[in-house]
Amino acid sequence: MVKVTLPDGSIREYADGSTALDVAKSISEGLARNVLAANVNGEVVDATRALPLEAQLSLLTWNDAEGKSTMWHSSAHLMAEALEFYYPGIKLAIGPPVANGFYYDVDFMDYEIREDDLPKIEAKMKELAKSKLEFVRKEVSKADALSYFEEKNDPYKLELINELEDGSITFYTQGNFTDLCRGPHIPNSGFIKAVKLTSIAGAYWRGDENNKQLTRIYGITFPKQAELTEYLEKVEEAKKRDHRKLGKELELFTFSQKVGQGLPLWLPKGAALRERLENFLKRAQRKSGYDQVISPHIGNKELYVCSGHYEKYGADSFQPIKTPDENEEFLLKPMNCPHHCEIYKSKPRSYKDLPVRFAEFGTVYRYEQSGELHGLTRVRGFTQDDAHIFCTPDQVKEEFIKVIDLVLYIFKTLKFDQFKAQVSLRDPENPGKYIGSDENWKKAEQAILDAVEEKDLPAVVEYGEAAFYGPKLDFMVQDALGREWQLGTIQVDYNLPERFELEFTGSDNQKHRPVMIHRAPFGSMERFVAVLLEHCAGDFPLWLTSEQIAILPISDKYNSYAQKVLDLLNNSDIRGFVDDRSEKIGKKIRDAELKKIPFMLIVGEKEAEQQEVSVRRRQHGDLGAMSIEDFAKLVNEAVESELAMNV
RNA sequence: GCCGGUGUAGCUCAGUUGGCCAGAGCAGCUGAUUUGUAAUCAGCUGGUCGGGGGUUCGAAUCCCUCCACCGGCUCCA
Repeated sequence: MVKVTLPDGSIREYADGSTALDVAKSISEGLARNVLAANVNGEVVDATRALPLEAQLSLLTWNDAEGKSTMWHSSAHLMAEALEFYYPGIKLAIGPPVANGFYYDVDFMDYEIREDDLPKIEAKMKELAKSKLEFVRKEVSKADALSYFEEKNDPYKLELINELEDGSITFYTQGNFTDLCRGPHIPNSGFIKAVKLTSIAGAYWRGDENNKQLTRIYGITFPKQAELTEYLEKVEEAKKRDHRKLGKELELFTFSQKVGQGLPLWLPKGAALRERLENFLKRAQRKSGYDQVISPHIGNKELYVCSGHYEKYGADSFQPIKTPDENEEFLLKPMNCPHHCEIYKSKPRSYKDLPVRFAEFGTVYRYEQSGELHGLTRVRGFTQDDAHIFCTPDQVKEEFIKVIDLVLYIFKTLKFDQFKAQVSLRDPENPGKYIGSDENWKKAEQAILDAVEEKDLPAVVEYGEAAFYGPKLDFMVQDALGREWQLGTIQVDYNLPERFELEFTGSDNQKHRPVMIHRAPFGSMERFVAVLLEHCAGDFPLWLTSEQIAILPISDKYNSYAQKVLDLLNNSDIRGFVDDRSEKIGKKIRDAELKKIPFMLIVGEKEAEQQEVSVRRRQHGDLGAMSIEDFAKLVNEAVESELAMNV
């Protein structure tokens, strides 16, 4: 008998050889129709596989992430079958599920495939799906596996098989298609009701640009047509939030081919926004004991030779500029830290001075490959909200906590409630590739883990992701299209203090080496503004937005009253403008709404007489008339509560 | 950098068997209108069709090349 424990704790018994599907059927036919895969004793497997004698079982459906990915994995196989139908002889590489669908990397040999070809492949997939092909699992010996793909002459599969252990190799077959695959798969292709192949792109075999470039086809499938429609609508909606589109519409930034690729130009409204963000952070940093410093945009090449950056990145960077007479070489600043190290060295430091915290909105220039540039999120010239903390190894934890507080304050103020933190630690397998003493590493890694725990951050720990010079903590958020971007970062560094021979005098009157912490809560102003723009869909918080109010006179007769209202509100630190065009009020309101201005003040005969304003809140409508003082108070209180430092 | 796609007015886009002066809406300008909570009307300006080269009697349209942008890959101090 097979003893099955279900997620609710109930235990049921079944005949030997029963499958998860049999269990589902015994519960309800409806459930059985929806089971895509099963989690058996912690492992996701085919719902059609015989259960072990003791099974902790949960049935996976479309509502489970593993259910979705199983179906998408099967969809990749289905696509491969459709592709082989149209392009016999193609070589298949890998076809995994991803966050939103699946892809297959294919070597199309001499075939040409274009986006226009995708619909016919979709159609074939739907046709195959309809015939409810079963996905049949088969264990094969390594020799048989090799001979199968030798016959098929597929070098990619052969390479993969060669790396596998004999005895652990499985094939899956559906219809006329057999693939090397660990599985699991859905019971049959009939679950796939809606298919959309979304894009076609190049991808290197095993992600290595020295390897052959394959053709990657991305797709997504759903169990219902309606869900596909909904998904496509969501994608459309996300495109409307794209920061590149909003940035243009709201006149925040632009690019010019003449100025150069990846070099953003901040327009007045964007610059004002950015300045406000900078002041916001500066104010918070002042409270946390940072000192502002300023360093130039170029630095002697020797500075970066000393820091080690030149050796590591010099060849792939903007090349040095030279002085005309002495041929002295200077680099565009790719990092602020070497400069800050020299600032640290400007005078002797005592343990009593530590921690020392130098902050700078430092603009840096890095050569990014042209294909990598992307709106404001990936550029060649950008401004880091950088700071370097020089402290003793014992102070690392406290400093981490303080920086985390700062990051959380920023996230809270700007309503980023969906973020994740990643702790990057040493690769325990390979301790030799890191600089710094083992003792200090242990201390710092523990400090970060403690800080994360203390602050209750949603964090994942990644071993081997640390930089060679120290462990780090990164903050990640997603953009409107689900792409993940790193924002803030906090990194421990043992390397630069060593290279720059930084010192402080301890209480023992001996020289000691400080630890350096790099940190940038926004990451870069460019990327942060981009992600923020998408996050709030252009509806910035009141404190941040460039134009808080639009004063809309009913007719030209009230322009002078409108101007007077603006002057009064300006005196109360409220920003805005008078729309004095001879347009009808409906038009002025529409335009202000489209410009995403939070408050519209309508002024006409009544208001001028009463010395009032009629307030209209964007997307809410008419709030009625109030005195100018009351409105100023309303705005200022709203701003204050948005900025409250109560983390 | 690599693969694929795209490039027509400030913006969004039409213009494909190569053929008269390259079009529309919005924006802008001028004038009329003086307006009460999401588009008042009329007229006008504006483009060497991304740049360069070629094929042709003739190119926005076909070919080559360069550039930029978009989707990925690789990379990211």
